[in-house]
Amino acid sequence: MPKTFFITTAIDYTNSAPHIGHAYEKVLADVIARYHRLKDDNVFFLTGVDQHGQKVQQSAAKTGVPPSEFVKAITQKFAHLWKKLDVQYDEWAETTSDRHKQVVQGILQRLFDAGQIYNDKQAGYYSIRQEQFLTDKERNPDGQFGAEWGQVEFREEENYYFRLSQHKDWLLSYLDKRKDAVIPDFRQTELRNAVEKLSGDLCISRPKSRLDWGIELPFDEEFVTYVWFDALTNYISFAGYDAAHSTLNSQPSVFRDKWPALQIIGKDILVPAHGIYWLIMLHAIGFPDDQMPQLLVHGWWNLSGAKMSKSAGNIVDPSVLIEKYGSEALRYYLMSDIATGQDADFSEERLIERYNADLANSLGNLLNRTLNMAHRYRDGVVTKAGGDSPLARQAADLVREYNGVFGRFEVHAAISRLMEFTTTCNTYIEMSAPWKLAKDPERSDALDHMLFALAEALRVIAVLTSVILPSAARQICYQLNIRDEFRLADADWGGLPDKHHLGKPVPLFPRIETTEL
RNA sequence: GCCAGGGUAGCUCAGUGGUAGAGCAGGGGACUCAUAAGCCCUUGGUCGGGAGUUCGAAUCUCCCCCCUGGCACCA
Repeated sequence: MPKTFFITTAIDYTNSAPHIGHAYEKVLADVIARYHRLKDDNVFFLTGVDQHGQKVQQSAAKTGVPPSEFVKAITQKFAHLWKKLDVQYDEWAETTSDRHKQVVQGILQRLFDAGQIYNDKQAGYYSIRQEQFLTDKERNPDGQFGAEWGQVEFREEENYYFRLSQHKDWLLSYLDKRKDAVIPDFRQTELRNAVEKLSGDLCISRPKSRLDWGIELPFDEEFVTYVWFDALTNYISFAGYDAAHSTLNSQPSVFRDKWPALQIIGKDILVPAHGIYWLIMLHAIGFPDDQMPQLLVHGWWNLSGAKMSKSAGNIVDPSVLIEKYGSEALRYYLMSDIATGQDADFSEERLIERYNADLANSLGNLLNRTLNMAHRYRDGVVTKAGGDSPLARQAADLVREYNGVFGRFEVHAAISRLMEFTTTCNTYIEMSAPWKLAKDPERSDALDHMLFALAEALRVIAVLTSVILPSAARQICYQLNIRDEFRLADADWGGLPDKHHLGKPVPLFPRIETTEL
């Protein structure tokens, strides 16, 4: 049985509504997942939501509903957005589900039995108003805690800790051994530097008196587990991992067939969450080095250079953009205007610019003018004539380069290759001047030859575009009057049958008119 | 303060030793199948600043400035 391509995204926190950064990550994962489906791989794409924790508990309390209801509403917003964006996942992770809870508790119990989790007391300053311990970061320059914290008292609290530092040397050696543990490579350097400075263990619990919206520790009912073992475990709990088996080999085949995963995360949660805590957790529960997940770290969309944040009031709501421009326009912009791993500036004007230039004027118009000419000159029937088309070679190059850049997750580069090919086709039309050929009966073959090649080129474009713009690709197929099932093998030149009858042209990407923004 | 990324044409970016590039925007042209789209040509940059290595530096070295992220310090 062939290995499954397993891809995950970070699970989103159900404390507030999704923004453009959430959408970017999921679309990126979706595009990579679709590329693997195109290659006929088995694909298991896991995404979901993180529903526990203090902020959820607080937000729920503020709106006067139980946490379970509060998260249900926000969860729906996320799920609804993914549907609108055509994000096609295979499994949906919700951390309040029973199967997840079982795995989390099973892992905690095993680590506790193995002495990897221990109980300890810690003392510090505690803000009663904010319900949290304060660190030195919260102090004012004069060393005092500001008035925003209300009454601050010295408190002692018992908690459970995971022996993180015990695995530091292992993590260093793992990172030295595996050069592509993290992509891009400069992120791996960043992680390596951070690990070297690692000291101390990881607090993994909260007493229920402070936080009860979480998963109870199996060995102490006075506590729930805090963040890490809850959220990070989703990557295996929803893939069929069984906590009762301590070695990977004894795991059920549903899990073994999938793992390890390619995990897509934002640069903000590489250090320490995924790069340190998660890798060490996996190591501690018995995952061998060659079964560690690969971390693909993406950058952020900034707004005029500034970080997007709720407090700055500059959140971009993806739902609004979808309503204004459509899902495909947003997908295209998010995939084309940022280099994987880098940051980019988000701009609605730029979205419109790229949509009009690439999709409407270049690709959409190529389809439209090709079909129009085929109907005008040949009643919609394209006929094989003459020898090889110059486009055939170009298309083969395109497919090769497309596969190359996708192997490196450079979706933006794949798009720019596609656009280059589209321009090649448009140039080819200008050079061949079919409107002149049509007036000369002696050059009838030349006209057939080029119309057929253009239709074939569009068929190839549809196949390759399908991972980025699934709906548009289907519409191209519909207009070409061919099957809208996509496989990479179909991107080879020569799939269009002789005497094929093309469908009617309908503008695929109507231009976005920019009277005023 | 430490680590990392970035500072290249109006905008978004590519380019890691050999005469400054792409897309978009701007300007001009020929055409007309097409979503007033497409195609061709073209304006435009002291490559953040300074010093150095070199026959030659956007590219290597050093210093400095600015932006971004992480970590630390600041009690």
